[in-house]
Amino acid sequence: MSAKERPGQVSEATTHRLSLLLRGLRVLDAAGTATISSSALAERFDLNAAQIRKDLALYGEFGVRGLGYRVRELKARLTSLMGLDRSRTVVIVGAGNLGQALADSRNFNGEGFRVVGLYDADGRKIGARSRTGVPIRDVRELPAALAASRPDIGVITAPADAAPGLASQLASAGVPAILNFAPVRVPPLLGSVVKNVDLTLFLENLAYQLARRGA
Amino acid sequence: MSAKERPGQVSEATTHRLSLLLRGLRVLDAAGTATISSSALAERFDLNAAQIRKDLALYGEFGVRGLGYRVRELKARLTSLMGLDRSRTVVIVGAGNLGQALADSRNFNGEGFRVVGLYDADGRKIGARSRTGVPIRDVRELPAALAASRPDIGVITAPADAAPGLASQLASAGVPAILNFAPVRVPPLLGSVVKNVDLTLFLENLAYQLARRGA
DNA sequence: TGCTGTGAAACCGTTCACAGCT
DNA sequence: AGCTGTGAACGGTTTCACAGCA
Repeated sequence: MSAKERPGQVSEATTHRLSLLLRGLRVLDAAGTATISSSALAERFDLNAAQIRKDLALYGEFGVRGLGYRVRELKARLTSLMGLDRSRTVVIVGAGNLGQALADSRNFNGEGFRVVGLYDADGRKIGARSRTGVPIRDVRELPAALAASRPDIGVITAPADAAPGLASQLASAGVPAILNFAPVRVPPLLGSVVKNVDLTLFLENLAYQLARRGA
Repeated sequence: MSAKERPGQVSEATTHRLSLLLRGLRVLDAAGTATISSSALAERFDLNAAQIRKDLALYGEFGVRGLGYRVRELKARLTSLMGLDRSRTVVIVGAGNLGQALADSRNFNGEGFRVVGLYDADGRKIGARSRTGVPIRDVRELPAALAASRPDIGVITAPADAAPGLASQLASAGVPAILNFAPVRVPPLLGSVVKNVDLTLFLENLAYQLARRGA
């Protein structure tokens, strides 16, 4: 079967594994490994060989039977497939600890992402800068900034009560993807893709597991 | 069927929904609502009624047929079930932006959690304090501190290369739960529960979705 | 022979729909 | 009558196992 460029719906689990796989391929490529089999990949990066093959099969045929995958080539194709071959601009709304942390973080700056704005509503923060020098601007300037710079991704690190309003502000300004860290579920809005990441849930999950194991 | 106190394995999806449900119950209780049906709960908090009932059924019978659930009582039972009726001590290893952000955050301090230590390997940070005043200590003091204070949860916010070593340090010191934010998968270790939260994956997932929708 | 790509089977979580308690 | 608790149906994802190509 030949390459399908547009798989219908791909699960989040799959895209997460592809990210992990790509990360692994970067390591292998840097180490000069030319080809590798799915089972070697699986062993090395703690995945499942059949699953790697299935995940990749969603997008076409990437391997060579009897040989495996060409590392350099697969890395390049995955990078493009994941949309990491171009740099995405990111606006962060909420310059609390987490917002500033993300603004400064390597994750949100190297490798395909670039923070182009950091906003807050607190007058005392406005005008200040994060540790690495990202200026904190007034959230009231956000609409104008969105219209002017059309960022790819909006990250919400504001308090829960502000989050829904900010999300719809981002969505209606045409920001196509929203990553929400506030502890409120923001529904997909106006065709924007929304991903909710509620850190409290992970922490409470651990508390739960501790309780289940006694003490 | 009567109450099962020990369901075998409960999915993460379930515990996340229970956290969300508990959050909702706190709101209802604060508002003075005495009883509520699963369908009203579902509507109000964007869940599914059958699923709420199924989730709760894992732990016993909580409702009253024909009436629904008594808010106050369910809240109390869920709080205890999730292990949130006692305060868990948290140690954070890695005082970068994210580590400090978590150390200061409401999530990691109110409602059942308390940060009791923040460690780093960088001599320039040691001795400093986070914004809210949590002192940053030398990671070399960590083993002694773990032995002395026996924290419930260890949070890793260190760079990827340091994470595995820190995880095994925590695990072998008997820290029963580990929350790892470093972009390396830490396997369950020495009977410790490990939860990996890789923020990069969420961001890359959005990049992927942007790429899939053209541009 | 060695490994991919992929149907088929197993597994798991969600949704449906209703029996039965209040 | 109303709503829970739950068996049964469903849908999706993971794993197995092998046909077929290099």
